[in-house]
Amino acid sequence: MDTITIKDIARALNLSTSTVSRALRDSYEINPETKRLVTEYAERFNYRPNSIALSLKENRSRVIGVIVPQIANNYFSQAINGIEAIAYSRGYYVIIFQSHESYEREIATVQQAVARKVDGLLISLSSSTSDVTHLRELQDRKLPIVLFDRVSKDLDTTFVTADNFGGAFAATEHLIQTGRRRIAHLTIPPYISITQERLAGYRAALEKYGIPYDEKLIQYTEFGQNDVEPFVDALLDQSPDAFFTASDRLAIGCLAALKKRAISIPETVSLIGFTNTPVADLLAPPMSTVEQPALEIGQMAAEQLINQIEGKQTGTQPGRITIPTRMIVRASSERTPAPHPLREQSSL
Amino acid sequence: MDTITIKDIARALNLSTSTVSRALRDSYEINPETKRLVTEYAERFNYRPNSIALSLKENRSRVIGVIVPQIANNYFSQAINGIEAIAYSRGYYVIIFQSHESYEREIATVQQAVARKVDGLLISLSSSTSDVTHLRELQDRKLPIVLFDRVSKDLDTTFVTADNFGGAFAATEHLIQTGRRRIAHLTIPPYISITQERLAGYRAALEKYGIPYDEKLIQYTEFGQNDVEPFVDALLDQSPDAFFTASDRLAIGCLAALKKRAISIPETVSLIGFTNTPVADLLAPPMSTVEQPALEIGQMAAEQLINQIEGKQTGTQPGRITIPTRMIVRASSERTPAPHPLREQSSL
DNA sequence: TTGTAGGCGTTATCAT
DNA sequence: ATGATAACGCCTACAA
Repeated sequence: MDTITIKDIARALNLSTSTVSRALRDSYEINPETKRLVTEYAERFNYRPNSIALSLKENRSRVIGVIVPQIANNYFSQAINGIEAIAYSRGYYVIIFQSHESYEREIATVQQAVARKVDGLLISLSSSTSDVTHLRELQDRKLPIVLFDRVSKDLDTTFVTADNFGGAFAATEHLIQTGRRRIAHLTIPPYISITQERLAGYRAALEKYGIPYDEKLIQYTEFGQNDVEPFVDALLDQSPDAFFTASDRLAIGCLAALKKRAISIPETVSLIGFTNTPVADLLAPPMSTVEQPALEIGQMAAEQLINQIEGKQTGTQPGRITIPTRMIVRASSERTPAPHPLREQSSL
Repeated sequence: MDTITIKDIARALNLSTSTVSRALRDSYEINPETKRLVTEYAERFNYRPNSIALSLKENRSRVIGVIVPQIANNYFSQAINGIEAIAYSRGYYVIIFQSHESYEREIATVQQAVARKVDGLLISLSSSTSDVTHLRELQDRKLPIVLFDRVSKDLDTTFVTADNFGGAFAATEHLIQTGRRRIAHLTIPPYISITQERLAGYRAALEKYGIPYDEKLIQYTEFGQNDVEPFVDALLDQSPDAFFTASDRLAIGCLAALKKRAISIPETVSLIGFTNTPVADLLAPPMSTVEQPALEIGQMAAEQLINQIEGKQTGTQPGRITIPTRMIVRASSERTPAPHPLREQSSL
């Protein structure tokens, strides 16, 4: 692509490159007339500083790398949206990488990001990542890293996550309060952080109401695999009276499976998912949801990372930042009044 | 971030930088022993060439810029997915920019992309862009540009779009063949290319079956504005017997509005949208859809752009590439047999 | 087989 | 007030 450089301007105006540079950078002591000449010429020929040369000189790229399991996903695309908003407002660009839920690809991708000279890394771990030494090494080499959503406690950085525990607790409690007691939980792979947090929230709610935890009511599915029917079948064998699913995809898959089996959803099942889709209103019955604050998570993560890059210590880091979730109740078929929670009972 | 350079290796091994460079690049005539030494050292200290320095030298960044109206959008995130797949496989990275449906931001964003030294640009125009001189200028300066989805005939490049005409035609024809005659069309802003193509497909189908075109059955909505209810109301005044909507968002909004008004959708309205969501099965009644080949459009666009960047003339360019759409019929309530198409009648 | 020098675009430092 | 020079990391003629 045809571009004009400082050199071109210098040649055209019979000046040295340093003078031109000074004129453009609005530096001290420069002849106003010279400056006018230079800026006018630059304007006219649409001069733009070569950011690559600048990066080389300043040893930084003003680019932050974002690594997500996949882009074409409601949650992550919203998070990226939040990341971009903050990044752009602070003068950074965003390069996006996908790990495709693969540990190997995550490693390769992180390498590429580093080779690309990103100033920092924003990562949501792939579902098959348990070992994070590839990230710890980079940290040791002083690369700023912030994790979001799918985090690992083995890494000593800032984490930004949704309040998965609280969200799952609220969802489960809502189901209990509308009279369900055998709440099936259809969830994602057990070895990622959010799964465990959500399970803990689910169990805590059961415990609060004195409902025994039955692990046969839990089914773990893989990502990428769209066929949730067998898992739903396995859960149906346990005669549940509600479903609590851990994602949009699972919620939709679950509803589809129930519909296919002509199980009268409105009467027997309340379904709550972590979701962002506005279609929840249109399903029959409407699906209550726990909304993931994807945008805010992205914004917060970006802000933390850029602070770290620019050496602004926020005081409390490295630490964990939790963004609240919001529950939207859409199910209308209440059954019995809520049983009195056992724990509160005994503490009163 | 701590990094090792060729210089460091040269110093450590008492060699010149050029020798090290040659050794690493597997260049001709080099002492095998020296080479071994260098590669081993590089391996051990995890040497990675500085891509910024390379970009400066080679005067190209191996980055392609993608400008979309918004990322957090099913369609565009899938398209980006396709773009990335191709780009990465051919050694390019992707920087994503959002125009937020604003002409001004699109211009600013294009400038940033250029300043960032992208090797080429992949653009889906903002809905408020009618003038494309900002792009034509760049083209004149030899920047490879490929448009996808939202294109403009005022620009002399490769376009990649879905078969909007064909998709709209198929949708409308399907509605006609299931007995509808007053088909409302709820669509997006009139001044973007895809709107016109879809409208043309709609009209062509009406014409084929001798149904008069009634412009009161057409309503244009803005992007970003989630409230489609007034538009649905305006259409309902025309007592339509079907809806053909131009996007997911409109389809969902339309269904929601109908539901709110307790209009018995299953009996009176078939709704067909351009969509990608798998929830269509779960709506009542299930919504037939014309699927947008977002992934393929992204892939094709990226391929075209990279060919252009690398100077591989594909022979036929600049031209228009159309990716077929696929219709999925989910509506089950057939009414009357299809009326015999007038045009075919007269031509037989 | 290896080293030297120059250049990609920019800016900071040190002359003049 | 302006110019010359060096440096960021890498590669490649050209020289040795």
